Amino acid sequence: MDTAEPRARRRDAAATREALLNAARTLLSEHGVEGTSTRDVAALAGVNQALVYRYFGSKEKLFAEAAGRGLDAADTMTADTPLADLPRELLDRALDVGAEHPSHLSGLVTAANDDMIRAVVRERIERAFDEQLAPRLSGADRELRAELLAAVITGIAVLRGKVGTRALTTADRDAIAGYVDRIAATLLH
Amino acid sequence: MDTAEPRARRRDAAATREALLNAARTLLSEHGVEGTSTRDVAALAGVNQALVYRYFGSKEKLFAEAAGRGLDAADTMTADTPLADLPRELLDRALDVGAEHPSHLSGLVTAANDDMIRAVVRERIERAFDEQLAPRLSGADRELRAELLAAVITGIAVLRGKVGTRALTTADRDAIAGYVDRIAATLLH
DNA sequence: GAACTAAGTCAACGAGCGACTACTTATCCG
DNA sequence: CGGATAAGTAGTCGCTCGTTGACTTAGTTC
Repeated sequence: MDTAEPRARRRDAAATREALLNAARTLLSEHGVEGTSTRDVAALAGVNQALVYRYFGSKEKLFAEAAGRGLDAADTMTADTPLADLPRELLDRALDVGAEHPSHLSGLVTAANDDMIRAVVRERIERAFDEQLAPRLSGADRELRAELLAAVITGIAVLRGKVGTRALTTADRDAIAGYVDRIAATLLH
Repeated sequence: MDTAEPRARRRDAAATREALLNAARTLLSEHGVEGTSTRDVAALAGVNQALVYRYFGSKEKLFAEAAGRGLDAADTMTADTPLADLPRELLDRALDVGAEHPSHLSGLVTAANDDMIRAVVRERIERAFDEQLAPRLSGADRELRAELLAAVITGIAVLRGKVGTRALTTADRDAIAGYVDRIAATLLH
């Protein structure tokens, strides 16, 4: 909707590249790599299909770059957010409160049947949770406990944002956050 | 590997149908619906591609039936297993201890960018957790708490079985189960 | 305003896809 | 044994895919 400007844009390489990336992100989350054609992406971006190859070289490189976008936020959060606030902030982010792109995390996870997407997601999760959150914890199994927090957030994001099971979909975010806080209390210390 | 018998099978409609379903299940978990062709399925099953249409009518119907397989076990578990044992049993099932098909749950979840798969998964999860587990709980938010348990199991299955983050992949199952039990204690009562 | 370059367009290719049909072969019943 | 019927095969249709290269147009520089 907002990625396809009504052709008002003048010749602008950077803007065209960005429009392709945004369109790729949206369609990647909705239909995965194999389920999205370069023609679909170009159409949503309001751009000629051949420009995918001018700016990215291949479909795979376009999606690899698109997948990386939006997971950057987790990095700064796991590094800086006070442990007591972290579960709620991760949850808000995963549930995309007011984000421009709907449910990027759940979209990426359901796109993880593609090798390249899988690699991007793994790398980002390990960086945020193993390398930044785990060292802030104390006690045994620090990396495992950090990844278990990631798993909880991921599971909720997927069931609510993608699968759409009824209780998680209709529950308000505060109710979910209450339980997540109690779960996280058994993992973060 | 084991779904493609070395052509020893005699003419047997039921066995051919079953071989197609098993092959479809494996490839669905690995590459999703759009990432798998009917020719791929037939080749893995050791069977002619046209038989997909003889026995299932369409690619979509084949995958719909294949997706349903293997989620049946959750049904009986959420109905009958003592609450104290349930988390461990769900986890074992999700992590596929000695199962013939690797990680079916995580495979199905990552195939959930397809509408039809999404519907099958949602229906199965709601049946097992909302309709069978939730009524066995007491207190507020019974369905939400039941679905949160599903989310935890799902998240772990996806990160360990599909994304492959390092701590969850290398941790032994007992260590994970210990934390899952403590998490579940905040949800099941 | 002409020359140059960057941005965007167009049409086509080979390959693979889902789907279908007409044909051949094995198996079983009388 | 011999025909009927179910099981399996081979080939093909129309279409979409990713990718490419030759082309046109817009914007900038002298």
